[in-house]
Amino acid sequence: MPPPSAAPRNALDRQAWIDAATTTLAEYGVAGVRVEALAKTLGVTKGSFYWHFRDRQALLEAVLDNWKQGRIGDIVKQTRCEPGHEREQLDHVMAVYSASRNRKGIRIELAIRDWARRDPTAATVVEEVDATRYDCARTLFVARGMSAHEAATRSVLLYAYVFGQSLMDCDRIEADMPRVRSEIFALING
Amino acid sequence: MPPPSAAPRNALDRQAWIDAATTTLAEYGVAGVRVEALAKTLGVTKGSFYWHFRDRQALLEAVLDNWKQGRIGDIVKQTRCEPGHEREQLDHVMAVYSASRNRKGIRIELAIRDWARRDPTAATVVEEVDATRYDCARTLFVARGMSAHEAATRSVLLYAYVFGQSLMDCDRIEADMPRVRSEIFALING
DNA sequence: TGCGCCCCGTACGCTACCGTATGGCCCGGC
DNA sequence: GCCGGGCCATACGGTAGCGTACGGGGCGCA
Repeated sequence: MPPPSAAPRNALDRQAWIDAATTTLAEYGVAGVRVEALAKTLGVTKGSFYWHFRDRQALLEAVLDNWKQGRIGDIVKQTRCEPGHEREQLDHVMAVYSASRNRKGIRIELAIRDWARRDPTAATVVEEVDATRYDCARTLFVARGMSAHEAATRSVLLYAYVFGQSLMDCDRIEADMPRVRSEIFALING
Repeated sequence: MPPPSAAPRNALDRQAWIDAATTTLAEYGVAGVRVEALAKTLGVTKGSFYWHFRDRQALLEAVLDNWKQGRIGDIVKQTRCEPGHEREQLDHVMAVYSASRNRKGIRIELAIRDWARRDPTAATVVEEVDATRYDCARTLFVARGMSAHEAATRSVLLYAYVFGQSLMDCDRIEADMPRVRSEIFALING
């Protein structure tokens, strides 16, 4: 039996809609997130959707908020490390965000960033996530003894590289990407 | 008077459709390129469109091909330089592709790359453009005396940075972007 | 057993597209 | 002057998606 009142099963199904919408978003972009199509994949009808959400926009806002919480929570976890291990932690961050693994995460990221180019709300969320990541990276560089300026420079380069690399199919234009990748890591990390 | 026969006015109007579609693509993505909406902005009706193009897909292919020719022509022009000026030419390339100026070009680029994530034809075109750019940059680095490996590494980093930076609103998370930018240029250029 | 509420199905009107059919205007050639 | 073709307008059928109205089944609870 779930806790007294609240919304136990309610909240669960709502999250199911958010998860399905996020998956569709990753694959087809925000324009591909359609109520009736989602209902079909979930095996229900629109009647269900419009009970859990006011309209399509409400779902999109929930997806956005869900993503924001997850990304911010993730980056602070990924950048927390013992003193003296900052450099390998930065390597770890770059590796995690690389397109090789975490394919779905990258696709969600790109879809939301494309969405943010047209939607101010999405743009604000992306900016908040970026700012948090930026702070986390700078902190690590500073902890390694770099100046605030150099830390800022390398942090911007780090994220720009990570996202830009996910925008290109690097393995198609360069055969030995593992080597290139590790050398780029070294360049960024200093 | 236009040359004997050929398609003078015909070709012009066809290009007008392509240009309008490209502008819409930059602003609303490929899903926003709709026949009837384009017709309205051009002050005509669908009747015109379906005379110039077989269907919507044909327009999209034309947009893609038009973009490909332009980008390939542009990069070989931008990377052609006198011996000894390779470094400043690379700086020039990075500056040109930076988001500050060339806003529309960047938006088109991002929209097409987003498109390419779901359309194999678009993906092939993007890959061809990337490969050409990659070659051009490597040639410049090699001309500066770098090894093939280092040239490859720095070329990948260069384009990944340029595109990634256009994905973020850097000026919102870092106040002194001009300084950061020039330091990043220095890091990439070696 | 009946009542009420959570959750969902069904049916409907509306709009925005795509693509087609068909007709008409204008303009150059004979 | 008339005629043919390039170029476009109009009208239509068809589909997909959004949001609403309404109804009904299941389940806890008296």
